[in-house]
Amino acid sequence: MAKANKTKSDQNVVAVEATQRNATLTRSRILQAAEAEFADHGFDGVSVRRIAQTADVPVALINYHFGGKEGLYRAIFEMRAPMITDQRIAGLRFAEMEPDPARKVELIVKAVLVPNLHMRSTEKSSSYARILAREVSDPKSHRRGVIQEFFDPIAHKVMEAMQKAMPDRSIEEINWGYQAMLGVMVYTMADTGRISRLSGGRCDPEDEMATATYLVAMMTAALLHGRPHSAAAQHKA
Amino acid sequence: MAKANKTKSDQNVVAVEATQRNATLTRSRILQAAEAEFADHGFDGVSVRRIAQTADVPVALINYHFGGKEGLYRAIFEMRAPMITDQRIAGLRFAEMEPDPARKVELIVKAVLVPNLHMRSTEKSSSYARILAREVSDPKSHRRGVIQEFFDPIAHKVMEAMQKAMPDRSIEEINWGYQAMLGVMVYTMADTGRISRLSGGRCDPEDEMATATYLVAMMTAALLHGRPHSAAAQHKA
DNA sequence: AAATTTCTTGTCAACTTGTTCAATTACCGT
DNA sequence: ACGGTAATTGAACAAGTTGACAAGAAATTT
Repeated sequence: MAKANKTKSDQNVVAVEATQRNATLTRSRILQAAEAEFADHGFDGVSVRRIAQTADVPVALINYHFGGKEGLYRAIFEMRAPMITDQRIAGLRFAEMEPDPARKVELIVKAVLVPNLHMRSTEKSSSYARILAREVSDPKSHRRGVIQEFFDPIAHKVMEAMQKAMPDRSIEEINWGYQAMLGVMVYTMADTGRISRLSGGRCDPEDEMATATYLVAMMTAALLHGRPHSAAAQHKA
Repeated sequence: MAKANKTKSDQNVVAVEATQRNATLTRSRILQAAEAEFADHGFDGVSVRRIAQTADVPVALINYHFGGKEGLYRAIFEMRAPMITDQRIAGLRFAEMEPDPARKVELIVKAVLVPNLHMRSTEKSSSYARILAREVSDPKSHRRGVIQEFFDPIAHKVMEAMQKAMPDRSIEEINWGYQAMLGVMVYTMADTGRISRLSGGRCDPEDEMATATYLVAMMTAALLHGRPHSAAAQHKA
């Protein structure tokens, strides 16, 4: 009877939850399928129909939930971007507390690289890493603004931290340093076998720990000791 | 009469040359249009029709000359790849003659980066730089093999030179070092405005000299001083 | 001059593309 | 329980895609 009494309110509640769960469940199933397909074939390389087929839903649902192909594309970023942004901010906070300048730079480099490298090696979100790499190196007019909207803020935060850790660096040096970090990271994330092929299997981006070790070491050295000759001379004076 | 006498042979010759010139002229006009379109929109983002329209030729000509969309795509690489490969080889030869190890490494870095950066800033071939950057970070199944076929050999040559210049480095260090160089280069080549935007206009990839200066300095430092801690310790021992 | 090869062109049918529509179902609050 | 809202569905749409063809033009060979 208690059950019966609860019927009115509780049944409604669970019903709401059930529907919403169903709605958001199909929604997330579409997102998951889209993420994988976009990562493998690029924005123009995959059709909405194919995504629908992979997600096992009718085509029309995609337009209903996301308002078109591009809306779906953006939704992926809206879902995933906070994940890595938050990790970077946490890493920067950690670096801020380090007194030794050299170690501080190394921690900043880690704050930038590690979250993404980790994401790549994680099974579930590896496709997002590739989709991100693609987008960075392929800013088509239509979706221009995705990177800017979601990742420019954190980029400025990182460069601010770099400037603080190395006060004698020029704005140009800081910026090129950041670009270098990002380039190495993106290239590694986007890799689909060449690194392993060229190295005869000795280097594997999936090996998160080893990859991070080598890349962090190199980029830290690049930032600490990679000054153009004129700037170095200026520094000596 | 001399003219008339020559008619049979010479007229034929010039006629052949004229036709061939016309043929290769339209052929190169198609290639040029395709290069630009592919660079701007990616392989899947552009239709043969659009390329034909840009080149101002009938669609069927593309199929006739290149045997399809993918053939056209590959033809671009077949035309351009030797250009940069030769430059790199020349750079490596130059580095080989440098006795000072540190300077030798710097010359190797230059041999890798400068040809591509120069190509990017050149008006006519800037689109090829972007198309190349795209292909590196987007090895789709269909055209898989383009990078491997055209650029793996020179990659091995570069790493061989690196190994010679820094004999105490492990294979892993050499490989990751090369990947880092390439990543920075590709990312810079593929850029369509973010670097300039983030730096408030202070950094511009089109400024070949400045870009090369900063990137070469950083990557040289990365190779020379960017050893993982364990390797560095091993080195000290 | 006729035959042949090379090059060029307009057009075609089969097929995808992203999106929209009207109808159907499931679920909510009252 | 019943109207109303949200979610889902299959079908249809218009626009655009591809590769191929046969026929024409130009040039070379016989």
